[in-house]
Amino acid sequence: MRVTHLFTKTSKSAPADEVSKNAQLLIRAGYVYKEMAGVYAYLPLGLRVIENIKQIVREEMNAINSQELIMTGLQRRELWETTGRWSDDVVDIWFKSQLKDGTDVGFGWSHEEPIVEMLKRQLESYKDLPMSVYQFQTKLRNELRAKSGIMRGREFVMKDMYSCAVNAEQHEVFYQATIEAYQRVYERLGIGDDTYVTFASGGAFTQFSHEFQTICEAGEDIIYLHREKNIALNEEVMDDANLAKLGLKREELEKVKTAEVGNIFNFGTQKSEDMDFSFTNQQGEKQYIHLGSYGIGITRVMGVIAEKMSDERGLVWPENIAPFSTYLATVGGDEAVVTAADKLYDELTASGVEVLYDDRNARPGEKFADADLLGIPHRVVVSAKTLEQGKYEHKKRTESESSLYTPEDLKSLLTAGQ
RNA sequence: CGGGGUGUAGCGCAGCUUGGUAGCGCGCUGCGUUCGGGACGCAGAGGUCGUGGGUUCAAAUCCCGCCACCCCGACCA
Repeated sequence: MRVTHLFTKTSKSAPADEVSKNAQLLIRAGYVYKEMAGVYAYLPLGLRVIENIKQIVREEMNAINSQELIMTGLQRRELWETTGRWSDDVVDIWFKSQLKDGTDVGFGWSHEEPIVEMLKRQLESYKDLPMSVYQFQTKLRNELRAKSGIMRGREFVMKDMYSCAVNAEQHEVFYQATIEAYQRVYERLGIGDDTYVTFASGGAFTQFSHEFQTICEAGEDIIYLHREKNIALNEEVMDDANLAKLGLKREELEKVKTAEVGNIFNFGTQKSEDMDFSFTNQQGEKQYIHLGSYGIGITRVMGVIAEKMSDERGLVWPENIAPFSTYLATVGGDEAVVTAADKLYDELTASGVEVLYDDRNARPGEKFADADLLGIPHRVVVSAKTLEQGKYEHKKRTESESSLYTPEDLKSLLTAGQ
């Protein structure tokens, strides 16, 4: 992609009403556009980040044999009435509307009930189990107050996954596999070291649920962390009884602010019973399905990474999710420089390097400032100075010193991670 | 939903107290000089001052309603 073809522009200042760091940086760099409070559009650069995050999640969910699908945004009232969750007194974040004929419909804030209803038509026998499905969906939630930029919006992208099992034991196998898959996801997203599996309130079926909490100043949760044992408790379940159960001492725990980047629930058979979701077992008897639900907030993860991985110059994307791996900039407008940079752009692109090529007739300072603000991991400069030596300059976003490389060495450097 | 705050050019702001021709910086357009960390000169374009009403000879400015946005709190299965 050439910068002259990219329609978004960078800005030196952020809108005054954006206070959160993630929104300020993402808006200044042209990744997102704010439509209204808590509702953000993802522009070309932002979309590339979203897609990169989704792809990592997709690969890991596929690896544990979950199957991707996509449900609908409009949902039926009757489905939610079977579990008592159509009521605004029970779920206070519904967006609701009506069809022309007066039929009530809801806009999906979750897809648990519709997924179960759909699966009822597909799963009949113990031979069909275990199984799991997932999707990336835009969730609509009528939050009383949006805040923290893209970390808590009224419209956001979530990966939600559901598992079905014949019994608790079978459920547990998938549940554990998911915990490990999630850990690989956060590792690959570059926040593995700061993300902790956290015991949280579990609901009716289990003592605890598990949340994935990432240390982040802009987060909304407080957890108590035991780094050596790699155990954490959400503040909401922090009491002496639970500490004893987990074999922890209060004084060994560190209190940290975190953002919830994922959660997993065991539903037991409650929802299956409510919705009559059953299978026939080996004895020919009807049995209720054990359900699990597993979420990762895709856009929230992007916000958390923007918050954590940034400095005074701008964003600092991990290579795995950066919209482009390399920012190629010309310095000076000599024909030789432009010719060489064009050629390098073509060659790198041909060998699979995702290059954002700053071909503008702009001063160097502006190009460097943009490369930093956008947070592209590698920066390559072509100038008369570098060409004299038959080399190109390379610098990582995280480093302050640049080095010169021959075209061959540069190419192998930039293709190394592929 | 309770409390607080803010709406003036694409963005950041001044002007409002004390009513009297709407300003500055960035960005944008043209020309020229520049060119390794957001250059400079000259010439331009761009705003029914969030919105509706009221007071007044006259409202960005005073009064009332509404809308939007931000922050704190509550909420977040």
